[in-house]
Amino acid sequence: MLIIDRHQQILEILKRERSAGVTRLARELFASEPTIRRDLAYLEEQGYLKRVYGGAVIGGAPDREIPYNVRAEEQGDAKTIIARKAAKYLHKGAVIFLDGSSTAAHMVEPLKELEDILVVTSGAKTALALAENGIRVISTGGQMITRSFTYVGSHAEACIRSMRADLVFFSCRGLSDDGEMTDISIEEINLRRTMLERAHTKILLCDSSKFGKQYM
Amino acid sequence: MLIIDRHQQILEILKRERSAGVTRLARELFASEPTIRRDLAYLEEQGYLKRVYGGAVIGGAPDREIPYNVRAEEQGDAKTIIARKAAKYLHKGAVIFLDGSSTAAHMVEPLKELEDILVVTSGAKTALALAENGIRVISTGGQMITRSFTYVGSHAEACIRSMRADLVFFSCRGLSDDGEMTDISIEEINLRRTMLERAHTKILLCDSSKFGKQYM
DNA sequence: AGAAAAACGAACAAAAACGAACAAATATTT
DNA sequence: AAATATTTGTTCGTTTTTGTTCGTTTTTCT
Repeated sequence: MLIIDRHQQILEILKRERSAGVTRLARELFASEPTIRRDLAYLEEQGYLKRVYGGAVIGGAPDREIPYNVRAEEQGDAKTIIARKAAKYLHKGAVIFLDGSSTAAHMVEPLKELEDILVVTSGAKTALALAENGIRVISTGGQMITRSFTYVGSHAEACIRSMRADLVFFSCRGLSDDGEMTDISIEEINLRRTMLERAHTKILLCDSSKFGKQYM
Repeated sequence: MLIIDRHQQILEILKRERSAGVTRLARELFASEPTIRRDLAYLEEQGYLKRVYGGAVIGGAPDREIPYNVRAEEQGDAKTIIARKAAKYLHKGAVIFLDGSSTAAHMVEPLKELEDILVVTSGAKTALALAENGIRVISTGGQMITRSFTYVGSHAEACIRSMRADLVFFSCRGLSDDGEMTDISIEEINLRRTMLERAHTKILLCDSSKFGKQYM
C-alpha cells in the first residue's frame, strides 16, 4: 500500500469517527504502530489532525470550541497551510498585530498553542475567535466595515499607535506583478500602514490567488 | 478508549443529565474510580464542570459566574420584551451607546427598524450582530473580557469619552434592595460610568432575576 | 451523637504508549 | 546492475496513564 493511500485511509476513518487509537489503526491498516505514529505526526504537521495520547482526533481538540469563521472551510486549504508556516515565527510572550483579513483569521489555530501571548486585532470576528480560544486579545475598535467585519478609522489607528508589537501578520486584496500591495479602501490601507510602522517583524500572508490583481 | 474520548463522554452524560456519580461513570465507561476522579479533576480545572462529593455537576454553583452563552438563553423572553419596551425611546438619526450585556444584545432586533442610527458598543458579539443587520456601528475596542466577550480598559473608555450619545442602554449583574447597581469587575463598572456621563438619556435594562443580588 | 458506609486523596506498582536508534526491506537513481 | 535514498519493522529505555491499596475525611444511618 502506498503511503499516501494509508494517509488517506487514516483521514477517512478520522472523519467518520472523530478519533482513533494508534493500536487500532495499526491493526486495521496492516502497519506497525511506529509507522502509524509517523503518519500521525506528519498529518498533524500538515494540519489535518491533532495528536493526542493514544491516537489522534480530527479538527483540533474536540472539547475546544472551533472558531466559526475558520470552521466553515476545509482543513488543509491554502490559508490554513500559510497560517501554519507563519506560526514558525511566533514565540512565547509575543505581542502580535493581526489585521482583519480572513487569512489572518486562520492564525487563531496556531496561536492557541502558545502561552502568554497578546494579540491586537482589527478583525471583529478574529477578536471573538481568539477570545473563545482563551487567547488574550485587544480589539482596536473603531468604525465597523460591514463588508469585511473589520474596524478602521482614527480610533482604530490611535489604538495601534499607542502600542508596539513584536510581529504583525497581515494580508491584502491584490499583489501586482511588480510586488506592490493593493486593497479596496483607503481606510484599510491606512490602518495597515500604521500596523507596519509599529511592529518589529512584518509577515505578509498571501496565496497565489492574490497575484496580478490590482486595486487601489 | 482514548482519554479524550472518555472526557467527551463524561461531558455528554453531564450535559444530558446535569449530574453524574463517580461510581456510575466508572462502570459505564469501563474505567476505575480513581481514573474517573482524575478526569473530573482535570475537567473541573478546565472549567467544564463542578466537582461535588460523589460526582460532578455541570454549569457550576449558582452563585458563581454563569458562562455568557448559557446566560443568553435563560430569561430569553424577558429580555426580548424589555428590549421592545426600551425601543420606544429610540428615534431616527440617534447616536446610541450599548454596553456588552446580553440584555443589551437583544436591542439589535428593534434597532434594525430604524434609519440612520449610529451605535457605539463595548460588546464584541453585539457589534457583529449589529453589523450583520446593516446597522452603522462603532466598537469601543479595548481588552477583551473572555467571560462575557465585552471590551473594557482605557482604550474603550477613551473611545466613549471622545463621543456624545443621545441614549445609553445598559445593564448590570445585580440590583441590591436599596437600588444600587452592582457588577463583577471594576473595569466594567468604570466603562459603564463613562457611558452614563457621556449620554443624554440613560435607560437601564433589567429583569427581576437581578433583584436582591449583590456583587461589587 | 456515634457507628457504619461511602468517597476521597496519596502513594505505588503494573500496563500501555511513546520516542529514538538501528537494521531490514523496498524504491529510486545513476 | 550497483549505489543510494526512502520507508518500514524491531528493540529498548523512558514517559504517561491506569488500577490497586492504603489511611483519612465526609456523609448517612441508627
